Amino acid sequence: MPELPDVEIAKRYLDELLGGSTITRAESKDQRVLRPHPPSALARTLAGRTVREVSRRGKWLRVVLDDGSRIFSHLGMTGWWEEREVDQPAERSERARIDVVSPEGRARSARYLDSRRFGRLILSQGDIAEWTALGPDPLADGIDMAALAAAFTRTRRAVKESLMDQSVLAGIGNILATEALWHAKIDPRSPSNALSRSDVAAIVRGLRTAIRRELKTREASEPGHAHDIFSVYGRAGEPCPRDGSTLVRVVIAGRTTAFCKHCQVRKRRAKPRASRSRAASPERLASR
DNA sequence: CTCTATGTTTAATT
DNA sequence: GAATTAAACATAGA
Repeated sequence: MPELPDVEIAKRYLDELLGGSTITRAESKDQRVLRPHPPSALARTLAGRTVREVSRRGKWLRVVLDDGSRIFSHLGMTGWWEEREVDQPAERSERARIDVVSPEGRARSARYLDSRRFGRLILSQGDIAEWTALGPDPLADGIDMAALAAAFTRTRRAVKESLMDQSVLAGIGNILATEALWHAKIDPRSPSNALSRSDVAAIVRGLRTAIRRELKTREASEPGHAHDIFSVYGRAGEPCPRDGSTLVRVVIAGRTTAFCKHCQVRKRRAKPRASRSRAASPERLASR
């Protein structure tokens, strides 16, 4: 269930569950989720440590321990953390568990569930490259319009692809990018470097709207069990909620995208020069 | 059986 | 080299 709002909910949930407590037991039998570490590394490094802080950047979760070491958790496509009774046996999708005891003596058990195992857990003494390379987080850092516009200027790839680039903005996935561009009334295939300042402003507003909306639906339900109502994501073939014309489906950067050809305008680069023709031509790469 | 899926990385192709 | 595409990963559900 992973995109920024989901991971934010997971962060709050994990913080409430683990924050300030001491790890009494940790284990995993899964070779894949803990790569590159052997499953035994979990128990070896975590037992006895106290959880100092749980934080999030983009789609990554970070649990900082009292000795400064960290557990990084990426939920992949189907990952989730959920509390279980300490004595409850592992279910089919459980890939790891971390048991703790609070300062008041309350014992609890956090289970990492992930049927597809695209998610991963990484143990490290310090921050890892996957974390430090992330761009600004829309919730924690806000969205810097000038910086976003500058990032768009540097590439002609589709604007939707730029939005999903975790080094441009951390936490935007296929759902948020699709929804935000619909709010902004911009065709997701538009070249990034064709967008004007006001287009970027519209996208920033669209992102805020989409993030806020998804966060709200999640806050109103049990962690990990929200029922989303999207405007256009997954709705190709259905009518556009804004103008009723049929939403179409295209693939951008390998990801399914739904949008309205009628109200989402395709931006184009300004025409190089007037007609003329023949010779000329090899450039238009003026932008470097 | 077929197709699709909220993510990321890596190989292949243009 | 840069940019674009496809495949791979593993599993569940329609």
